[in-house]
Amino acid sequence: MHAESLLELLKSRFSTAIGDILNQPAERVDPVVRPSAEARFGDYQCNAAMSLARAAGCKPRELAERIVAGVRLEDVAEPPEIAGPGFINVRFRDAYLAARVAGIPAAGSLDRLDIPPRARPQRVIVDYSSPNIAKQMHVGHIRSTIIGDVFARVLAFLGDDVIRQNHVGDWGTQMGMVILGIWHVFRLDAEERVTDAAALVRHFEDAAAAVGANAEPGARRTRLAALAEEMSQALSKERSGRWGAWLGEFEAGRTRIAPTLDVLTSAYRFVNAVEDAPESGGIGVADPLRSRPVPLARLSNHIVAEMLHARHAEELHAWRIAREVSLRETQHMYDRLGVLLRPEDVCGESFYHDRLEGTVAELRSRLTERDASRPASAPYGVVRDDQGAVCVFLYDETHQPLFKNPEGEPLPLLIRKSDGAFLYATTDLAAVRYRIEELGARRLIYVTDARQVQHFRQFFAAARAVGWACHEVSLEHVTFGSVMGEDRRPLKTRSGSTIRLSELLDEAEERVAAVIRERQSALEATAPALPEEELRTLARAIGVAAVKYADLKNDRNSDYVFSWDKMVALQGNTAPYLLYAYARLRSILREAGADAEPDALYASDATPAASAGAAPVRLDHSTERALALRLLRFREALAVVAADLSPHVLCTYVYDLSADLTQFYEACPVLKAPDAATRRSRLRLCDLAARTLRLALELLGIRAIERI
RNA sequence: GCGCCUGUAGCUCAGCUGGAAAGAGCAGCGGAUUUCUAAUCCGCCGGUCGGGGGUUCGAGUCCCUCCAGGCGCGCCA
Repeated sequence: MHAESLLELLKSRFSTAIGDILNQPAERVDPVVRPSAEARFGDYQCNAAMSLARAAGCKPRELAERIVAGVRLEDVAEPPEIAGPGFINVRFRDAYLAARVAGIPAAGSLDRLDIPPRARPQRVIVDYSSPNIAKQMHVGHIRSTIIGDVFARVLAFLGDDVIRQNHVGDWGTQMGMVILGIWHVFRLDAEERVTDAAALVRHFEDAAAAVGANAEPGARRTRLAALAEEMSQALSKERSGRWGAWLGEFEAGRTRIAPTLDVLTSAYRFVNAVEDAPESGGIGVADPLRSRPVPLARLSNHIVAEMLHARHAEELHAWRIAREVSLRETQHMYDRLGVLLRPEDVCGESFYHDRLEGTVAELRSRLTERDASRPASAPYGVVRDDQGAVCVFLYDETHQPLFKNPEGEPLPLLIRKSDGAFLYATTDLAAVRYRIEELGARRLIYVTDARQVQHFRQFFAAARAVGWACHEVSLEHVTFGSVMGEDRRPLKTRSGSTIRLSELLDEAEERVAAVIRERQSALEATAPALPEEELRTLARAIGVAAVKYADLKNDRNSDYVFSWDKMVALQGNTAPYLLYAYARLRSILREAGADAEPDALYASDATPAASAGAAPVRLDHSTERALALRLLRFREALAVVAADLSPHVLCTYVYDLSADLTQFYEACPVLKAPDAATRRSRLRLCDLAARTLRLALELLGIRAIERI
């Protein structure tokens, strides 16, 4: 039997009392119960008297007195005190807090800490991470991945039916470039027998430089013309079915050539450089399917078009290879980061490809001018063709455009380009429909950076206008700020390129290892040296935790300054400090041996001593009481995170809990407690604190460490 | 030009949706201590909450306005 949270309990008691006074049903009263700002104002305060005094027709202080007279709290709290203009301060009775803490059962196979699941669970989509898979994951992907994972964990813990969706960019122009890149990889393997991944990367870097902006124009033109000739020949072979054979060989040689994402990325960059070269528009590539040559600058677009129309299986086959290689590497990164995302959560752009045509048709038939001529009671949309593109224009109830361009004209949401291609708005609309109608989602959470806010507002409005998202469906765009370097510019390497996620984690581990070594040498006299192997393991775990925690601890909307020194620091609100607090608890519980086994610790409730009045938990010292109160308030933090989607609230909670713990240790010896009952009580507090800390960290996606 | 985000102690940030005398950490200064893991605890120093106006019994929080920084604004995602 789960008891209601302390906050819920007070809210309900005060609502009843105030409802009686105002002659209103209790459900309609906001009792304005808050945790007290300071300890001298009790544990919680009810601030309703001030705001309701006018309605009650009396002075705030007088209303406060009537509330205090009417509220029933004798069973849980000391008599409430009225202070200032009409604050009602409530302090729980120590015995009540002790009983509540003692009421939390031993950990089951699924440790819920007696926190009840939601009364009304929802099917929730969390759309997060969603990288473009043609490229290595870099720092730009880290926030969505880490923040979104917390939502998936917290909402699932609270009982929601969470469906993770990794909406990867696995379709479109960038994949055309990768396909061309694969073609080059293959060509080098087949014709020049370059099979070493590092050599391939070097080759593509050199080749990209040869056609880059710094190359001599004459040489560049010669080089590009030669490339166009090679590709013309290749396409002619491909169209006669020979490329398929090459791809077969390529696949067979994959273990030999190891087409890592590195290789694909460098090949992609090479293709990009070719298409961007100033001369590429004027140099053509012959494709037997076309009467006229395809400009080199548009070759990947052409390839994508072939892929889209599935006229040739080769492009699709190359696409599959590129996708598979990319996704495998992406999964490695998720595993290393310790996020929940799995291959089965991938549902990317390509998934929606054959729904796009229908999506546009449906929007066109349902958002017609006819609706625009009617009096509107809600925002609505109209699909119109404009400059050859299919556009959704969105208006509010008063027929004013919801979005405007810099010229002040209505800004449409484009769902089909003038060349017939679809856009990401089309995919997003197809996805929102799929998620609501086929996956049955009632809450859709999108975790992306704040720059996309207008796009989300537009396509949310379109989804509402067309009726795919009714008012019972919640569409939430969860934004976050940028990661800044210490120079206040977006985080980059010293040379100005983006930082790969793998490099970031490598460095985090290095920094943590250095901090541990330093600590070791400072303690050399007292602590045995840590074997190198263990140090690496420890550094790996703490390094990832440090990066994730640093990302989560700030309000997600503000840009945050990335600081190695701060995130790996042993003091302050950092992952190392929290992991240490947990390890220290585990150390005490280990020392206690059998006494701290769940059987012994929790069975004591049923012993004759317990029934004779020796309560299993006693809160004699103020730090014990503060710790107990903190433990009982874990649910409040979780509720805020679930409602506001703000992970930093949970971070603040674990930090406060850790701080309570150190103060508790300072004042209250556990193993050397003055008597057996106190020792057992304190061990129980330690066990509950360890379980709370472990669970809270887990919900933040951070694995606790048993010893440091 | 319009829209969104941000502005709180020297630095990095909280501030639970309008409540009491604005809080942490770091840095600085001073103390504690033969440690159940000192990766500790206690104290001190430090604030015109970007400026101004308004609403309110009450504003860091809501409204208006100005200032500073960041981002976005039609066929990229």
